[in-house]
Amino acid sequence: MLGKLFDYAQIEPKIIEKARIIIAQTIRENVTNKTFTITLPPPNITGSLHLGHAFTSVIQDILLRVKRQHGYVTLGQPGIDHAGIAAQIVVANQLYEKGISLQSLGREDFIKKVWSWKEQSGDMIVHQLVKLGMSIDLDRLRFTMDQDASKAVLKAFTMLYNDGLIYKAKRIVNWDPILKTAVSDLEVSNKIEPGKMWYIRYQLQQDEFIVIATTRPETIFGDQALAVHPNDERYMHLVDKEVKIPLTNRRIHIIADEHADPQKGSGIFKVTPGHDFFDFDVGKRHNLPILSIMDESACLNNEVPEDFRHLPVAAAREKVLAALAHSGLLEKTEDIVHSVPYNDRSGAVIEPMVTNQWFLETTKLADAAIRAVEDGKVKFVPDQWVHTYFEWLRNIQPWCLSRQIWWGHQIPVWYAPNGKMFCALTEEEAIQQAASYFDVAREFVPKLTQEQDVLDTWFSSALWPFVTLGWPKDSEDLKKYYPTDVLVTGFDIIFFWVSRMIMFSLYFTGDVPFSVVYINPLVRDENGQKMSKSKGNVIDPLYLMDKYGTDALRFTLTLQAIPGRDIRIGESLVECGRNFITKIWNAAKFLTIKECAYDVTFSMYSPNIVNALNKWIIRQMVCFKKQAFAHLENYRLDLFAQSIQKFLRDIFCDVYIEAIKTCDDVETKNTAISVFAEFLKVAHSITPFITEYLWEEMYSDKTMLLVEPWEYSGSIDESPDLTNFWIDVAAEIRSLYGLIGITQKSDLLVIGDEYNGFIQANEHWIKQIARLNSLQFVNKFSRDGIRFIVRGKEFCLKYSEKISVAIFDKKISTLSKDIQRLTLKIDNLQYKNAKPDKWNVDYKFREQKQQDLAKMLEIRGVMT
RNA sequence: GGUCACAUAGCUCAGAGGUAGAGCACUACGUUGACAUCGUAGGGGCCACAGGUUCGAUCCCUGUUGUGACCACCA
Repeated sequence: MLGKLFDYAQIEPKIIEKARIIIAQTIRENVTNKTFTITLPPPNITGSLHLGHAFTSVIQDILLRVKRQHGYVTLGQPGIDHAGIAAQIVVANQLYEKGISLQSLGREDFIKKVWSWKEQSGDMIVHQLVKLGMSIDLDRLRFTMDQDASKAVLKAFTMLYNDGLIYKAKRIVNWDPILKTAVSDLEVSNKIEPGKMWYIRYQLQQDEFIVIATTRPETIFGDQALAVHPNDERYMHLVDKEVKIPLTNRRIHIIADEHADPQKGSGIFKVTPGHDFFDFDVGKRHNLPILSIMDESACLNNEVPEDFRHLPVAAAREKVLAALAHSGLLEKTEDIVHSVPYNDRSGAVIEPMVTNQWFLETTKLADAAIRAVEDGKVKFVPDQWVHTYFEWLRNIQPWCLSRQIWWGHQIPVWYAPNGKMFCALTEEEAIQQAASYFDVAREFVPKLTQEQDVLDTWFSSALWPFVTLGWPKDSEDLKKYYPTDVLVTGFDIIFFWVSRMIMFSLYFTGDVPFSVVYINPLVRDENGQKMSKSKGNVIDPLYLMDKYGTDALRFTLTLQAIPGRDIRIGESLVECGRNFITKIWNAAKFLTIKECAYDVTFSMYSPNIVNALNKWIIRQMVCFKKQAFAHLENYRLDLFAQSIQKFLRDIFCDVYIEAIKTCDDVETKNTAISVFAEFLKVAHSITPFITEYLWEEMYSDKTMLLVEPWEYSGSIDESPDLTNFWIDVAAEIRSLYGLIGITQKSDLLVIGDEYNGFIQANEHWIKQIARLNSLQFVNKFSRDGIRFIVRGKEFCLKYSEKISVAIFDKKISTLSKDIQRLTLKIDNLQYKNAKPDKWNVDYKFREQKQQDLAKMLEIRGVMT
């Protein structure tokens, strides 16, 4: 006997335990060669999972479960990410709160701290994944810095290096002065802020000045030229002349460069190659020296006049402006709105700085990645995202791989004292290389020092789909599961991750990493705000699971998996999901109360089913399964969930259960419980706990839904039948009850026809859903009662009181409108010629409506 | 500046070249052999605007307006 409500808190852990072994088995045992693989995006070890993670996870789990149910060897490859900078910040902040500085701790001890944090955060993440009902084998959990992954990363680096795609260069990069590391373009986000444009006078001759507009007056000390457009007639005479940099005695030349835009500012710009990306390029074109005027914390260095040394950018700016104003060199100040580059993770304002960094040459890799998608080897769902993907890859820049932090994969390059670099998998290998390079015995090789920089965390992520399967070894897993099938992720990491995985997979394995990229929508809060800790609108999935049950959360999320749009999730939505879980529970309770016992020998597809209602629900069920499967194939998980909800509520509960309350025959009981079994199989992938529990309670404690297939590939007879007709008649009767306000059961009068037999055989359930006392055959309706029409057939409800004509007026007016609309279509000759089939349907439809209308008018006439 | 979305019921959003849909909210009724975490019935829409294609457009195309996201630029 089932309790009042589904006790998820009690049952979920039991189901998890029961499923664990089977899940692992379906992966480990070679039952079939059909495989389905998803590499789960490894969450960062920066804390616990948020609702967005839960959302992605659930979508993946549904795809996995459905495939597993249908006999695939199903691998959801779990992992967690060391999250380079992000994790370093988290742990550094923890230490800072305890009053410990990184410097005092030292690199080695700091890394130990991060490892112990990794254990803590990793455990939390794993716990959450388990609680979410992820059908994955956690024994396969990988970490981007575990031994094998680390080896693979080094291998990948050396391969790219030996191929000449990785190089070290002094370039201008985005520098984070708080973390004191380079970051990639992608990690910089621009914020629109109010700011100022200052117009500064550069002295040309005694009384002649050139006015330059800038938002960065403190960088004038790094200026190496002023530039005008070569065709700008106003300034052609200035080219090659010299000006003096304000506040200094340094003189720079005026050059001509295409980059100058005569429309902008004064048409002349200052060239500061050390502190501006464009100026860096201009400087290169004109062989200008690069002058760095800042240190790694973005304080001015000894290259600037003494008064301004060691000041951070903001303070330096104030002081420079004051000095300029004082010497009359500040022409004017304008308020403007401009964008300022920030690093979201540290909150630092990014400084373009020239530093020594490792770069990956990406052009060729990108070309291959573009082609793979163009050729359809990788599909995006929804496919609009290919634009985003192409756009980025077609304008790709070299990837700055190096980070000046401690936590991460240390770059496998060793330096000899003379600066010669040896890229190798191990130090020993580097020494060997050095020995042969210097042509000395191993013991005479000068001391080598390893590169201190670590790799961008996305470097290891980009290798993830094949590293988790054993690469660089030619492993069995790689043969079996690679390329993987689907990647599920958010659009925000198409650049960071998706495109780089495709580039690296093509380079290292010669194949695409996956064939489908399912881009799931971004989860926002109820008001459409992005969830963030600072806004305080983050919903913890654990909280929701504890309060409403995991199935409720899973169902709610799936229902929202609408492609191509952000979704809003609030607690009230989860409440609705929970209500649906309760609905499943109550339907099951009804069947057990009715003592429907599962009979494995009963076949729903047997021609021996006699009861029309049973035939009807079986047909509905088959239809539902077909539809559900089609939605899955189109990656429309929202519609998949919707079809599950609709079938159970609108068809199984509202019609079938209501109708069979008066039927106690064996066939009906068998049908009811068998149809419900099919429902549970379909619903299982979204709501694994309640379905698995009900399966165990009502059907079998030996088998699990986890591996019960349900796809129906036979054909269905969709022709309308009398069951449907009578369900509609019942609905019409209920509607009349509602409109008139009848609360008692009444009697229905029917004029006998060739279908009397059907009515007699099905009277019990018709009476039930139409809330009738009796069904009586008559030859003619009397003047009393409520007469009504359903699809041409007239009925009469016994009713002695007078009813309002308004009820009929409304029906008459909608009928008339329908007829009008249909007539317009039918009279259209081109329509008749173009679509004769449809035209015929419309014609018959109108005929029906016209008959209904005529009868309705007649009834209305009788009534008044 | 470029790219991609989006504009449908009070709200959040589905939808298909030919009957406008759901959930929530709202109104009325209701403990009929599961279910008040419920049921039954009901009200509510020039499907942003303007053109075009079509026999027919809310749906396809173009433009306009508005909203959002991303990329780039920012002397």
